[in-house]
Amino acid sequence: MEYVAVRILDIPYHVDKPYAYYLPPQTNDGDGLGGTVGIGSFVMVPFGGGANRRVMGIVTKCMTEETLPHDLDPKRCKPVSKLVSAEFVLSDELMSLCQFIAENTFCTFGDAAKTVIPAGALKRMYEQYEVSHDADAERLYLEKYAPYECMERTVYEGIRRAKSVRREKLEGKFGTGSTAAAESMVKKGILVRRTRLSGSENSASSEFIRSLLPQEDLLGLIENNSLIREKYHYRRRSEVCISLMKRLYEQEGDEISRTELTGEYNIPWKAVTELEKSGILAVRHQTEYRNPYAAAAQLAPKDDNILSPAQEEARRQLSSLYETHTAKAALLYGVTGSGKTRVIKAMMDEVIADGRQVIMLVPEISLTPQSVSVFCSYYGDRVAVLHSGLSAGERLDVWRRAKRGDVDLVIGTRSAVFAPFDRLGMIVIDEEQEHTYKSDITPKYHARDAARFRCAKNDALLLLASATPSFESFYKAEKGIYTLVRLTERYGGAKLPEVVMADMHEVSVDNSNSETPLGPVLSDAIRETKEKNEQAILFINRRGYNKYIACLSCREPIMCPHCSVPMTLHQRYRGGAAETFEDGTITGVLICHYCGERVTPPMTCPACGAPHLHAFGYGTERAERDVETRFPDICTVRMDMDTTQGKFAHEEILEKFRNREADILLGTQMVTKGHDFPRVTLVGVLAADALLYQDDYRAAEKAFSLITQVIGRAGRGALAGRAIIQTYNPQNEVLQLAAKQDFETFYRGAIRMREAMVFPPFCDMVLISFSSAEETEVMAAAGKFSRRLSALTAPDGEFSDVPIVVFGPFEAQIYKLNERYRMRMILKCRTNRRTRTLLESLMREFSAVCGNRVSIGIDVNPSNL
DNA sequence: AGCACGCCGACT
DNA sequence: GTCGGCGTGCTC
Repeated sequence: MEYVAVRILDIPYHVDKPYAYYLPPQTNDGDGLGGTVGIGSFVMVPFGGGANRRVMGIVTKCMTEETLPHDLDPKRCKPVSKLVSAEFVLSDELMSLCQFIAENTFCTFGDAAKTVIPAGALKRMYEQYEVSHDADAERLYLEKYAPYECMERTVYEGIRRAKSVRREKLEGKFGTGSTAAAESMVKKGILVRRTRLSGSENSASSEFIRSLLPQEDLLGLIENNSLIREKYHYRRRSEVCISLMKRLYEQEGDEISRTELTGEYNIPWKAVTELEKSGILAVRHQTEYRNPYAAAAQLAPKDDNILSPAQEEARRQLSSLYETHTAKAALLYGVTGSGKTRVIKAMMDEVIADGRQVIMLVPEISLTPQSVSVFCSYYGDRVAVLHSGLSAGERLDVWRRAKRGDVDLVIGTRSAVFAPFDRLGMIVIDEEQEHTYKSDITPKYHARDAARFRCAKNDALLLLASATPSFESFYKAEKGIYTLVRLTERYGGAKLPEVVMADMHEVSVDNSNSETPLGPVLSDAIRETKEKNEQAILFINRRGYNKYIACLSCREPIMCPHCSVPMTLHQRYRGGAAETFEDGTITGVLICHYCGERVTPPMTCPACGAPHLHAFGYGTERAERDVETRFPDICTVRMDMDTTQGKFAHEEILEKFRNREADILLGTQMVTKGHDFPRVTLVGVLAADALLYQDDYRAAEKAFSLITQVIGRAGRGALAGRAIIQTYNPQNEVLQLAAKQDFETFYRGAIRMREAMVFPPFCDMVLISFSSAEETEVMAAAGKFSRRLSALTAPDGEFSDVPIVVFGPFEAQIYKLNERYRMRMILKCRTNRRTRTLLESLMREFSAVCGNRVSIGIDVNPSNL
């Protein structure tokens, strides 16, 4: 008999361990597992007490009776039920990566596996009811329910007629209470509940349905008008078809998704195909979305492929590392505009020519379409791009192509680090300091760590690139752990922009008593730029109209009802609100930037009742309006979270700016990264101080990075650029150094502070978070954890050897978020094996003890504290 | 007795 | 996570 060890995908942390199952011997009737089960296979297995309960797991080990754990009686093993997919199997290397992620981020193996495999590779599980053909069960039904008019009878007869009914369809088919009735019959054995795998490899949610008929004709069909029926040769009028048509009528020509239709409205897909055949509606498949890179692939490569001497020297250094064919890491540090991309491309050529494959990570793909398109145009169909706009099916195709070896290069965001290459030769991380490489959902891994792990396993080169590297990476480079490769000049003789500090002290506040977004220096510069027919980028690190609304009497800002944060006033949200402040009235809509709650601004202060509410601060919306009113002839495009909701909104905005339909690109962080617009000669940082004074030990590092990057957007072409930084602290050292793009001086000063205060890279920060809907319970859990931790690390404790500094527990900065109270602890430590063991045992203990009332999480070196 | 609800412990 | 088992407490 063959046995396998299985890790369950959805399982709480404290129960997560390998479970042993046996492989049922192959039978001849073909109804076996559906393929060969091996390490890395996803399987369905019975789990827990429920009679027909099946869960998904992944095989981590193959065993014989002799190699089974000694404390396990082989007779207790249950059989593997089914192989989930013969195609989507994790390689040994990716399996060990899952183990690495699970150990280092304190998640279950299953959580790691679900992240490594593309969502959608695994067929979905669903539950369905069938009638039991057991004679006793049938007799029981006939006695107990059949004679009476009751929900049980309706449900039973319905299920018997349909053979099987999905659990989620029950209420829709038989009305409220039917699930309860079915469950009670399952308990009595009259019905059976089975877990099944959906047949199709997930095409769900990738279809959209749209009416092809004029509204009045659709109405005619719904009302069974015979003339209209004849016009469309439409005969049959089943109930489901009519409800589908009613739904389409309500859409008024707009699309409706398959999930919405079949899920929320309970309309069977059969009805859709029927009406599609009659030409009444059209089905659009998600794969028909235009590919923004398709056009780029048509363009001839604009690069001449000749490197400058400085670039060639950098390439040579990297190449000599690569040629060792052992695991190496390099930090390519080059000022903005120095042509890092060219050096990267030259290295890709070398690795690919060597018969190996390359992964390139970018912070957020929609922000850098043009730099991605450079690679697409050069490598054609040997490159695959992974971005958030892809449907589940398209992601699977990328996975398949990579696995088969049909592509040499995968470019994508964080999760692209899991591309299933077998001959991985290099992983590039562009803008390596970006916080988007750190996952903020479980598993809270850092793509840089995953990349280092994979490079080590594959004897590959890890290439980190940035103009403003993270302190962690630059420190490693200084210590010689990474090889530091410098590019110190702008490519093609372009000059770094001239930077002006505009002191905002000299600017009076406007008559509405709010700070004005545009000072005179920046206003004059905008005017000049427009006159020279050049373009400008304006950066403000806050979206919305005003910052918040507060009462002038009691000073209380209006807070989100669910989260303890002030709400932000938005002026134009999905075309909803008016333009101006009237007498005492604030128009617009208040939005919580954490949970999305929207409320209309009240007339009087909710806290004290005074009618003295006032809007303070400003964000992108207010700045945009300020520019528009001051310069009616200047066209502005705004790019922030609110204007980039649509799938290709980023591209459309950037395209508009590139085509010079707009003079100013104004927005949040999104405008600072990676763009290369030759006509941009002016960059404005509207509120630099807001960047500097954040409650984070990396505030200066982040501010330096953002300001350096946004300044770097100016003067990239033949025209000289300049930048204007509006601040109340023109002498601030961070601003001064960012203005000079002098990363190394900034680093040397700041790293000494880090060392003195003991912050990363001189330690690791571990954030322990507790949350609960009950305030008292979250307090109790955090207190208990804290006491347990100090007992374990006390001189007489089991972990007295682990050096650790504990802060807290204290309330999280946003104490209440989405109706949950949050407490935190911060540990300064070194995440070695010993520390991990300590944290792991605490995590196990508390995830068991806290149960589902309090949830606990560990985040190692979180991207924001 | 019959059952709803909540808590606990087990899951190979 | 999800289930069954068991106790409590309520109602017919």
